[in-house]
Amino acid sequence: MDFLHGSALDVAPRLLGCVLERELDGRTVRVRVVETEAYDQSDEASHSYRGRTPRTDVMFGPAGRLYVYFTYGMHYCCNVVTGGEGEGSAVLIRAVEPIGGGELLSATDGPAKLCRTLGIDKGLNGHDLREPPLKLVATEPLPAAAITTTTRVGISRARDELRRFYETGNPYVSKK
DNA sequence: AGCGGGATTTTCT
DNA sequence: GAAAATCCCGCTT
Repeated sequence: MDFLHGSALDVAPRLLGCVLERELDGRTVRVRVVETEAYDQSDEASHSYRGRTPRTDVMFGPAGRLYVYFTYGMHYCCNVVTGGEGEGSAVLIRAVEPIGGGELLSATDGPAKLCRTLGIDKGLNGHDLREPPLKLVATEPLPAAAITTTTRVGISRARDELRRFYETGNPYVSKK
């Protein structure tokens, strides 16, 4: 997973199509990443924008870790940390597509919903994605023609930045 | 079908 | 004290 060391903007589109293996209730659930968003320290909307805090500490750590944050009092969202130590960049996983045994899953079409469905909570914050119970498996990058780049949703700052990426036409992408 | 409020943690002004 | 990388449910058109 060497590509994780690039900037969040480079990593976000390459993460599309990659597979997450989540061990839940004694079974392994696999999902494909179909929608991502890039965040880095120069981004006004990023948690790392105003510097390192206890909450964003993981974002400034080594690439390949999981950054989980709690928001709006009820929801968790998960990110893959990218870049090097101290960079404060990460890619938000916005939507995934269930594959192999994922029929039991539903509602994976939003950052908070997919975390709830996969049982991701604060206990997995800082988790190394090379280890169970949650592994990131790299795949061949999607062809550029299959990737749509657009603006972000649900934020008020830096709305015009083209930092959101998703697989064109995939039904599991959070709706427009 | 569409709008509006609520839940409730962490951080910043 | 208020807003935030959100979603769900209930009430109104």
